[in-house]
Amino acid sequence: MAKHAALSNRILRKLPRKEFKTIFPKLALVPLPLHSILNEAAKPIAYCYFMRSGLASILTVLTNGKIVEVGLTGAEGFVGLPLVAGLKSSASRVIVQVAGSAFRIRAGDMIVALADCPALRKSLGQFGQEVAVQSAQIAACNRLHNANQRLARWLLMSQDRLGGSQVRLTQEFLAHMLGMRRASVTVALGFLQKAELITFVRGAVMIDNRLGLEAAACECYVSITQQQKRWQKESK
Amino acid sequence: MAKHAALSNRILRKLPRKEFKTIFPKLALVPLPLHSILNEAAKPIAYCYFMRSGLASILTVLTNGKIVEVGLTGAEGFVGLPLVAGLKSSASRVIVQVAGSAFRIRAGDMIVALADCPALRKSLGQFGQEVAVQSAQIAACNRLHNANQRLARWLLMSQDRLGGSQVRLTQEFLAHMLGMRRASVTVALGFLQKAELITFVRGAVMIDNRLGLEAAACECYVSITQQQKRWQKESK
DNA sequence: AGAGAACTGTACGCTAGCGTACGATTTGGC
DNA sequence: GCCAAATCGTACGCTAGCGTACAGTTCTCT
Repeated sequence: MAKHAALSNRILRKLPRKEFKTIFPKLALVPLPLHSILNEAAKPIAYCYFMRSGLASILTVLTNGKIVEVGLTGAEGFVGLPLVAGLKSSASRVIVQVAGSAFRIRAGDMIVALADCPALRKSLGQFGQEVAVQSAQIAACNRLHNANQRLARWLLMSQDRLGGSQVRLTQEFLAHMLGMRRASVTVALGFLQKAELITFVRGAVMIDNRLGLEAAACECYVSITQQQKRWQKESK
Repeated sequence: MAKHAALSNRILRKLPRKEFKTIFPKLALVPLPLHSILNEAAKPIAYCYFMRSGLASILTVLTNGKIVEVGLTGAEGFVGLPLVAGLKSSASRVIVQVAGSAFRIRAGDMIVALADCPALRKSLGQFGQEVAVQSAQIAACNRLHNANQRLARWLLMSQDRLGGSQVRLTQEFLAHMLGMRRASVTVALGFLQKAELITFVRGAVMIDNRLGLEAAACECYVSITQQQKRWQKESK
């Protein structure tokens, strides 16, 4: 049962049996309520999370309180990366964007487990690079691409990580994620809906035409996806 | 002599003697000519570099050829991070922005060395996190801050990594780094010069008033710097 | 010294997106 | 069922920065 549940996280799933046995007793299956904060910027990391479902956003927090999303992770991901590098505090805030569940582990236990689990270290190191690539591409995207393109990219990335064709969130939240006005989100959503790529209602967006949406998005979506695929091949 | 030269790189300097002896025979001291490419996006990593001097930019390359800088490293840095995570190709282009020198190591030798050197792995893992933080902050910066602020930030970051008060580069290159028009750079430089923070001539920028420049820059400069300091304390 | 190339200053029209605001609609709690 | 709160649609003036263009200046090479 337990093992089976763990399979829903990509990193745990790839772990050799021996390492899995080492770490599994320390894992606690917990729900991830909407908008809960998993790690806070500049604060010590208390717990790490192997995501099972839902969606977590990695945010850079500015001193005026504004936030910008710099990465996105679903059931393929892990929260608490700095710990893997021997660091104790998080540089970014990680919040739950779509509720789900995760295996949680105490920071202390994680450090012990890492010492004994080379495959886990490698896997997480690789995942860290994937997240870094996301940030890098988003940095370029934020500089060069317009609101419609960025919104389309975001919807595609979140659909990849969630599965299903519906994403439940408000325009207000989307605005925060994309670092634009709530009013701009309304307009951009309207643009995509007029093009018959999505439909949206209060609190949710449905993706109707995925291929069309990919065409409407900037190249950044494809770049991130392809880079991750390239690396996944290399790591075998 | 050799050991002494290696001390100019922060990562090598911190290495325990034993690991240093393991890796040192594989290092070759090479010059870093201006604009040379150290790693290319989506290409296999042939060599890694422990920087001794100069400045290297980490770039995200878009399909239309446009480039945006997502990170910056000087004598504190290492080029070839994906290799540390067991990956073989680079996601970004790394170019020499200000000429200098580095210790170069073949990818194959690096992989072998990494297997034997836990302290090196840890050090590079931490440096990888630092680079990731840069990308993340720059992603937010690119979305929310204006040209003058971003230029000021860039000048401060490069001065930190270079030492000295002069940075030698053309406006054209600055424009590429910051993802703006060359004409916009002229205007922004003019703004900072009028405020008596810098002076610039053809091919070079002099920093006259560092504190003033910090005030003119966005918070991102301080954020990145502080986060790195925080982590450096934690890692002792 | 002279020619060509590289680099810089400035200008002009244009537009995406901002800040702000306000009313309409929907939802959830009592 | 009703009210307050949350969410959404839309509008208006404004500005930073874009694309482009061109001429002036400085460097480099022969």
